[in-house]
Amino acid sequence: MPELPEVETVRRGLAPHLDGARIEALELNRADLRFPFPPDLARRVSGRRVLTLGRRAKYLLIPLDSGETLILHLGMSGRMIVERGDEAGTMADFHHDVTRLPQHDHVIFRLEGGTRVVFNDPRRFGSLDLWSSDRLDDAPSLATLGIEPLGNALHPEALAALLAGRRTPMKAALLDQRLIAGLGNIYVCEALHRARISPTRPAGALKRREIGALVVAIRDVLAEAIDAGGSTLRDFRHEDGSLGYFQHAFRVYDREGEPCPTPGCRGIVRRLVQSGRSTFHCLECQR
DNA sequence: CTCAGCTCCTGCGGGC
DNA sequence: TGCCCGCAGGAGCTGA
Repeated sequence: MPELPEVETVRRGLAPHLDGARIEALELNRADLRFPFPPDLARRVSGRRVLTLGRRAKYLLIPLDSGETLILHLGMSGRMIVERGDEAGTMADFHHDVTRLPQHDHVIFRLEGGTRVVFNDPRRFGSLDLWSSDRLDDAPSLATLGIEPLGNALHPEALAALLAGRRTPMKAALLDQRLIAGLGNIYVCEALHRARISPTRPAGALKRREIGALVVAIRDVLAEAIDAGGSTLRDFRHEDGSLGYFQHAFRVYDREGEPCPTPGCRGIVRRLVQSGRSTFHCLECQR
């Protein structure tokens, strides 16, 4: 479920609680999520202190003072919930979070001071791995990732090289984490709409100026989503201590049948299925 | 190498 | 109201 902006929002929300904190115990309520947990995971994490939270694409990175880093993926339905203990040792109120079922609390970080950070994931498409911090790029989940869409690595020349010669539709190319790492179904739809590029266009057929527009669109849509996430984060923390999703004004995603929001465009947002997944786009202004 | 299709799992909303 | 079906924001694997 979460794409790069949501993971970044989770990172920012967790950092005040986890940066520098000592993990008294890592509690595992099962032996696996999408993959088996690494050997002796609880023992290798318990008692360690967290350095500074990081992120790579859709992965949350939790470096420890042991020289190893936790690599956490939220999958489709994963969430991180902060439960702060008060002076009396009770948990913070989180009953507003009606859909959270305790049987999906798979991993619990028990921190010094009584705070608990809970990794809840109903569909269990998430993952948790532990890898040597100085060889993090070799971790199986990170080794094949492409460039970060925020920052300097994404520029028109780089994207042109990635797309050159590919006949796959643009929708699939942007979803491919080996090219650009961090986009998911929503932001691919949104970025292509902003850049006015059809999701069915063969990737290698894009013109230079279209690639330039796409770079801008990707950066803008991700940055705006992160900003929106940051603004809702404060509410989340004060309300119920949970972190995770936020409302974002999508222009085309899940808006089938609505008027195209592009200024001056008379089109209607359409839905099509590409490699089994919904694409939302406008036939009029996306070419 | 590239690419399409299948698969893991649970929850929820729409339609009847 | 209740039941069934389809669909969901990810991504690794298989096989052509």
